Amino acid sequence: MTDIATDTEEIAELLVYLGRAARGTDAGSDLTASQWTAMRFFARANRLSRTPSAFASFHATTRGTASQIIKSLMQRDYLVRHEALGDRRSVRLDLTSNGQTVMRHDPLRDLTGAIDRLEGGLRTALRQALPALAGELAKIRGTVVFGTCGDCRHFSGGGTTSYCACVAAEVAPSDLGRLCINFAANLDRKLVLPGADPRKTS
Amino acid sequence: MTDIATDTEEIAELLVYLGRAARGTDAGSDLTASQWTAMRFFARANRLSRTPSAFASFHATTRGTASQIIKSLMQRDYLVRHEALGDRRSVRLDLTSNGQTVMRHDPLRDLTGAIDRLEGGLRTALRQALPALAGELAKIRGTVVFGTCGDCRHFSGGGTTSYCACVAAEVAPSDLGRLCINFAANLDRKLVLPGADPRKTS
DNA sequence: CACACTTGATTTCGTTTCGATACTAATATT
DNA sequence: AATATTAGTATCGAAACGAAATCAAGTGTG
Repeated sequence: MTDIATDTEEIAELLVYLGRAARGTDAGSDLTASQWTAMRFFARANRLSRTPSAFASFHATTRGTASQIIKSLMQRDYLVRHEALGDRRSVRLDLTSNGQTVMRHDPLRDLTGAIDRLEGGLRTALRQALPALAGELAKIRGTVVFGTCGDCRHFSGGGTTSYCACVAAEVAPSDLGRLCINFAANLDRKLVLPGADPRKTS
Repeated sequence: MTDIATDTEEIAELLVYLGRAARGTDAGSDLTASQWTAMRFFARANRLSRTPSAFASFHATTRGTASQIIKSLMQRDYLVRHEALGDRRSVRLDLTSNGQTVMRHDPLRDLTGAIDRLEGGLRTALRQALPALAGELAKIRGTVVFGTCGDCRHFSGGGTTSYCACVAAEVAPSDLGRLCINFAANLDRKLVLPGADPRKTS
């Protein structure tokens, strides 16, 4: 009875297929797949994580390659480089207004549209299953995993306060839902999903 | 108010991230990511679909690039080329015994392992949601979607017979669970999953 | 039948990505 | 102060990519 194994393989291959098909360049858009991935990352990462190294981890590539991709995006005036605050080696990348404009044609919107059209329960299941898979994979591979404050162990946020124990400071509201390189999965809370009933988990 | 949109984006980006992280080369394996994808495709596609063009569709690239990847795998003696039966232009690729051996080190196994460790309901949901997303995306992009006989409209299989209306012939047992380029989603049946309600199709 | 059109596969070109390596500069560690 | 580590960049060769051209074989239309 190899049914489960085959089923699992099918899921895995669909994940790879979807990821590739959706990230893609297609449709004569002026950016490559990797460049789109970079733009998405710098649009969604918080202030501390918008660095070349963090993007290299996220994109599962080397810092050298990450540097090249970033350079090409700076030449197009989609990203600007700022010096980071504490560390004079470090660098922070922000989207320019041109960059924000081009994000409106992100080919990933095809996929987000399809996800929105999914039956609600399935979307909730995805919201649960995919971070779990990402965490497992990162554990096996020994790589970093990214996540947002809401799922993070360092974060304690009530109604009005938003405190991050990792940087020992308040989290700016604009950084709240953003990707963080210091993310650490909160195992206790991982079944609580936004939109679901806050008391009962399941 | 933008919760759903942000949630959706998170799902979409996780899909891209997972696909990229899992397909990957890493760990000094002797094949590149694209080469692994090709090997997986030719290992899982049925007899009619193991062609360069079909792989190009599956990999969302051009036939030219597909040809190059295939050539490199033939040079390594992982694939062999056979002439197809009906069409003398066409070509069929099969895994060599070397190719079958190397598949045992497929880096995708990290992901399949993680999927197996998922809670059962989540895995079932993935098995439902991902084909739906692939179909939606293919519809939007105007591309082909791949699937297996069990989900295909052309297929009518009872206990002992397995008939494909597309090629107007019996389906060989060895081709039953394999990827097919002539796949057409069976919309009526798409919610019936193995392990779920065994109403009509078993 | 002749002709245009399509399809399957391959090759070539220039660009981009990639992993690996080497390098500078700033920070940590000892 | 000496050493190690980290952030970022540059460079190299190999691979992948999209685009275009080519060739052979099949399909259509008149």
